[in-house]
Amino acid sequence: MSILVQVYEDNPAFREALTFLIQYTDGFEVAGAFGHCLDAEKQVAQLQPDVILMDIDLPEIDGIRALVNIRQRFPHIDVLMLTVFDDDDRVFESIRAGATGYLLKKTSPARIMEAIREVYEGGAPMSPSIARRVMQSMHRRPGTGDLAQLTERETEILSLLSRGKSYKMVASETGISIETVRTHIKRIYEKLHVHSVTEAISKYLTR
Amino acid sequence: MSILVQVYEDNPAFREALTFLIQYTDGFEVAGAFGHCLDAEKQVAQLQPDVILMDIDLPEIDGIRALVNIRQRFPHIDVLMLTVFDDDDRVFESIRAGATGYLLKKTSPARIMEAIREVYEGGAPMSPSIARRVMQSMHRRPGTGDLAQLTERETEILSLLSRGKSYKMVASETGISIETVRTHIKRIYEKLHVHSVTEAISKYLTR
DNA sequence: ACAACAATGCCCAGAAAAGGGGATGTGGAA
DNA sequence: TTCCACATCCCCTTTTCTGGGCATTGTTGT
Repeated sequence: MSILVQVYEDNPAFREALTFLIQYTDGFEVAGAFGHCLDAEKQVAQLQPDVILMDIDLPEIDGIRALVNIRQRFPHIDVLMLTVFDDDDRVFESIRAGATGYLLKKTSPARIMEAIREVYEGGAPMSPSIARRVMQSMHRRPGTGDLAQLTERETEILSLLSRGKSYKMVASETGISIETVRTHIKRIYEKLHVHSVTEAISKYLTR
Repeated sequence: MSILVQVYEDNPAFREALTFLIQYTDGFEVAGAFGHCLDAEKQVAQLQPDVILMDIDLPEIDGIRALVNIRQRFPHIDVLMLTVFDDDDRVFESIRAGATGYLLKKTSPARIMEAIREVYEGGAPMSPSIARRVMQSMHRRPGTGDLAQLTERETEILSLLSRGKSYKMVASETGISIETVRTHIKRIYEKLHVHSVTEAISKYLTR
């Protein structure tokens, strides 16, 4: 069984090159190749590809919007973005919208094919510079500073508060009195330099 | 100039195999290879490697803790995790702690060397299954459900609250009366099925 | 042994938020 | 046109938080 690939790319030359590359590589097959994604949902429903290669800068409907629609209706179909854009906005919008991978167009044909296979096999290929930025976006801000000073108990309580618990609930869930909860929270406020639960939570969740 | 690699790996056989592999690959050099990271900071300071390969399950000091210390003192030095663990806890803890890449030990020698180079050149290599999980962690929850029902104004207010603002501050920043803020918040509570700011924020920030 | 810290508990006064009403104006959909 | 969602504003009561102070019990490091 070949991996069925569907292509959305408005540049005819690049689209045909991709089609050619996929069609003539063992183990791959082109389900369809289109220059816009106005009818993407219908096409995907009909062709049932394994992997979709999606450009972003498409006429009429932007590739990210198409991605959203496709992922909503066909969550099992993987979409690999293949575009020239490496600005944070479009990269992270794509990923948040459900892209399975993100390749820049400068990627070599061999690597593109490898990436398609990687997607099919459960991976998430990214161009190195993209991967690095994704990674960095997940790094804890070094300015964790204040948070690090919290004791275990304080962290535990802050965590409960961040899940929406009230003082009462925290008290009963931790098995301590509400007054003690208050004392811990006071210390948390001092250490984080804040004056309310919401501020503390905000620092905690967005560190 | 070769890429200077430092290795932390407690299994002697694997450590030596890595050392051998690196030392005898063109363009790479071993700065040092150690079985524990008690003196990691000192060693890193002395040897000034370009890339560090770090195991997690080390005696005395856990590799993630070492990673934290190293990244704190030497933010410019990249650390590539190389471990058997693929559980979410350790993977995401490592990444949040500042890992530049994350490879599973089953990775082929060739791919390991490629990954080191990739790190050196500004990438962030990950084993496919890891990359996929990182990707998924960044996907927008499709079950945004309740959040989607909020109007623009409500979302704006919730966003301000999530940054730790009080009712008063929200009122003055949006230019509306505090009573109106309250009304919006009441609606938000209804729509999100919550009864406090903290709960609402929690739903908002962790969607 | 003592200092420093963590965790536990309590009281009081005042501020802030929640829960329950009711009211007005605007603009779009049925 | 009528209805409804949205945004705006006000009042009253009860509950919850905040800020300040104070005390006891362990543990840890010097």
